[in-house]
Amino acid sequence: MAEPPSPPRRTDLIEHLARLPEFHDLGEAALIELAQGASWREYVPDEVVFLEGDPAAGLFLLSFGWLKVVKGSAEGREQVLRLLGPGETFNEIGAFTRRPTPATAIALEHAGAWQLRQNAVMDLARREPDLAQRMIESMADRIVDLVNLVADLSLRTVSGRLARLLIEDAVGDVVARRRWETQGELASRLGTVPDVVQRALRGLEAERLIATSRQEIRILNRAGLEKLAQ
Amino acid sequence: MAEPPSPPRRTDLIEHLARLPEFHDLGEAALIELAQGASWREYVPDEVVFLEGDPAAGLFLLSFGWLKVVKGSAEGREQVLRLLGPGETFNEIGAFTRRPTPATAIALEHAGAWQLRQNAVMDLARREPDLAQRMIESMADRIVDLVNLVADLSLRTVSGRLARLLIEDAVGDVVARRRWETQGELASRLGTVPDVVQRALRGLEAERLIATSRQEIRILNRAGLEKLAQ
DNA sequence: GTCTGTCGCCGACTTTTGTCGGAAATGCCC
DNA sequence: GGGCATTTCCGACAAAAGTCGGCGACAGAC
Repeated sequence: MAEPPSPPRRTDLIEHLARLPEFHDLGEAALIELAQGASWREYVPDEVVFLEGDPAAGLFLLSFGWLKVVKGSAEGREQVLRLLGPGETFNEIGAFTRRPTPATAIALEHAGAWQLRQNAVMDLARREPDLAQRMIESMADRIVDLVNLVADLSLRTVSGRLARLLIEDAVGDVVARRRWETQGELASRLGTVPDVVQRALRGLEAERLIATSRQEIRILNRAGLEKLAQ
Repeated sequence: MAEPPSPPRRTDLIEHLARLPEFHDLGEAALIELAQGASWREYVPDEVVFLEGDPAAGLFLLSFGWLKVVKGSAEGREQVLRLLGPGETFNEIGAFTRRPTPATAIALEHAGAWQLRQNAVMDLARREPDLAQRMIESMADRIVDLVNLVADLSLRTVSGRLARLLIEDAVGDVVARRRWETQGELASRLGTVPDVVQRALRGLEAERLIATSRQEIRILNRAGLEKLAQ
């Protein structure tokens, strides 16, 4: 996990912005404008970044660490909507509209993020059609992801979803497990509970589709997995 | 169901556009520009408007009739993502990006829609920041709806989802049923199968929360329903 | 009016998912 | 290295969801 370059300066933010595709060809002046009034904040594991219903304004820019965006139930279960890694932006809803955030963001590990002022982003997008177009594209990506998540939850079994997740997350044939990627977290991503995940894992293992060890899951039979995942 | 004013003219489209909040204060010239090259099409029940994966470009404007936007599974089940009635716009993804549509749109009854040219919309949005902002807002609405759908599917039982749907759809205390609103369609909206919907309905009826008849469902105990719906 | 296909209804059954109690294994802190 | 908390694992069970066959009611077509 990349550690922060200690309390970052505004110039770090500007460099950071320049590297993001969303703000790529925006010109120095625009970047400086964006950085105006931005605030830096670090989070400890399990700390809430913003809560569902909050009027959390402004665009967030995750600098280091990992977060999850979740929706919780009354009984304490939660569904992960999105995992966020270094370099990703989030809170599009709160950034470009006055609507309250529909979900909660929580730190999975020590993390640091910039929060750009809502007006800075909206005003700039108003003057830079290219930027507005990028925002629209990133919202389109959110929509596509959510549509796929809905289809997964509604039309596939837990094993099928797990198979898809493994295929998606695999680098080569191995899915590395970070420290916080417990079966519980996996269950939240799949929309189920830890016990069921464990059974599903053992099921796939019994069919020799995967091999699990403590730090990683190895795909043994990709074709078989893909069939399960449809 | 409002019938079409017979083969509509382009001026009808312009009037129609002027009435939509998205295009409200756009000025005559802009509306005429939007209408340029727009095409009109009518659909028979069950006809596919566009298919998942299509490069369906341009913004659609439903003039009369109802459509559903769905995601289908290999086994023939389908999940409704959105119901569309007269006056609504759809295909935001295909309209504002080059991505293929993530879902399929199907006519539920005889329907008619305008399809605006993608370039007409995108070019105008580029010059009119207010329009771009509206597009962003409507995508934000899509996201919020999808997030809620995910939470429903993942965290609530079928009865809970049904209770929510009834509360949402009720006008006063009655949920009117259109001809095409069969238990099968209801099941697709709830992410389940007809038999389960029927059981759930009978269950709610047994608890005296609702009363069902052929053309409508009447809410008898709103508080009780809301408790079920959390 | 009759016919026919769809829809709704029902009971019995299977499969999937979720729950519970508790035992092992592991990682982490001191 | 010992001790504690978390995670994993497991079997048995409970609940929810899905499947199946069949029957009856209804709406629309002719």
